[in-house]
Amino acid sequence: MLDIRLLRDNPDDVKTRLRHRGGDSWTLVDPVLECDEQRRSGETDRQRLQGERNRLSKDIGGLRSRGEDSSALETEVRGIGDRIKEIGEQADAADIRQRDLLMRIPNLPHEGCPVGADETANPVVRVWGEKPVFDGFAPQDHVALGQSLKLFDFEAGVRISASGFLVFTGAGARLQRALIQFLLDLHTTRHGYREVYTPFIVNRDCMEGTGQLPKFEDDMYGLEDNAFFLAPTAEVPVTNLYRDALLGPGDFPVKLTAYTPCFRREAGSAGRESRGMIRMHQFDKVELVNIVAPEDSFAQLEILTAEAETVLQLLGLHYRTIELCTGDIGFSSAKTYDIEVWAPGHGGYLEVSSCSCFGDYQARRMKLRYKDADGKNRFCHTLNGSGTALPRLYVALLETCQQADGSIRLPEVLHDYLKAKEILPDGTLR
RNA sequence: GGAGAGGUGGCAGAGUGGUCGAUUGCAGCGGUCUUGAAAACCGCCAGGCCGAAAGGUCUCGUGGGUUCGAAUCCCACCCUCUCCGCCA
Repeated sequence: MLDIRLLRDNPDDVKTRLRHRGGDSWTLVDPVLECDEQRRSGETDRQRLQGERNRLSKDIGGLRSRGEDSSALETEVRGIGDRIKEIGEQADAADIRQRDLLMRIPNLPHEGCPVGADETANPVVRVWGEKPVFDGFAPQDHVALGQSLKLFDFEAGVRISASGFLVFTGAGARLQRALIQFLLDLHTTRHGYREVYTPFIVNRDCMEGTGQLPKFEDDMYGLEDNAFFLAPTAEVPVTNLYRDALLGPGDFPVKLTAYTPCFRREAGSAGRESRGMIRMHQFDKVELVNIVAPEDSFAQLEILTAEAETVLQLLGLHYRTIELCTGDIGFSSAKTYDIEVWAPGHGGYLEVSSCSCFGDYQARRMKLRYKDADGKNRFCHTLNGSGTALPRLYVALLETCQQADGSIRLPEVLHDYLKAKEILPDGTLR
């Protein structure tokens, strides 16, 4: 949520920056300011009347204690009470409408964010490694590899659930588990994260706090008449651990990591890059969440991104890091880097991590504050990044590590986790 | 699911219709003392909104209600704890 004072003081600047995102969110600025105007004038009137009522009520108390008649005053105060109610209802209605509109306005892109209309304008900021060369054979894609090695089963996923769900089997399931373990170990032991394990079902307050609601309700799996939702990302439960919190300056940086499944309807994604496990309704992810002081947040984004990149480096997977332009950045984000891993069989880069700094946008929505050195309460800044998403990491790993005979030579960092160095052509581990 | 108890400031914990936005303790901040620290003592210390400020106003789990006036009384809901039931 944006600071209403920002809109009051620089409405044109806010509109310009919202326009850079594309869409029509900038058209909400004027209606918000209208509500703000109504709210404040109603509030002023209400407060004046409340003051009057408070004074007269005290007088009544005085009269009564002296045994004098107070009925005339009581009638007057009753009338004031009625007007307070009437004016108050109008002010409250404006307040609710203002908040509702404000919750639908996305964050302002950071000043340094490249201006552009869509993903074609995203600059590449880093490239690590090179596309692997396959000697004497054409690399298979993960669907073919998974089938021949019996690592996962899409039809079983459909039978149990529906399209968009899959079952990992045998060595495939063990590889999945090994990757999760590897990722959590990396972030906890090497990057200083505290691991948390959260519920996968979250309430509306959480979804509003991190910015999935009210705008993206159709993309979420709702339960109990949409009072609860399956978490679309660990960002929601993990960041909301600190909803309504008041931190001290010594609490920073808060660094949390969590493994969770993620549930997304992917409404409107039909036909988009979705072969195999590239876009699922349920997928696993290890998430990184940071809570920091405002002055540190954008520097922290660089660190967070580097931590996510470490995953791919240790696995020996070629990737590139891009910065999202204003037209491609997420709703709550001020600045985002995407990490895209190379998938040789697929023949393209796949987004495995999105690392974002939200400024105080989420903190304001969820009342996440800290007491600064002067004892003043200020909103924290929040960040998160995938560290990383599992399915596409899995795809890139299989496709990069495949051998001419159809086996998979596992990266060294996984050997201990799997008690094996390769997946043989028959799907067994050795 | 049933019965009971309870939800008050960063934390703990008073307060049952009228200077209570709230006693007190701890933590925190400032100061005295000290070479320094500790201890002791003194002072400050909830948040939101309106306002240039002075100040005003709202908030005691949430939402309604009663009343001239509600942290305090009534109703509903949410949550926590204890006991019972059920259960991985």
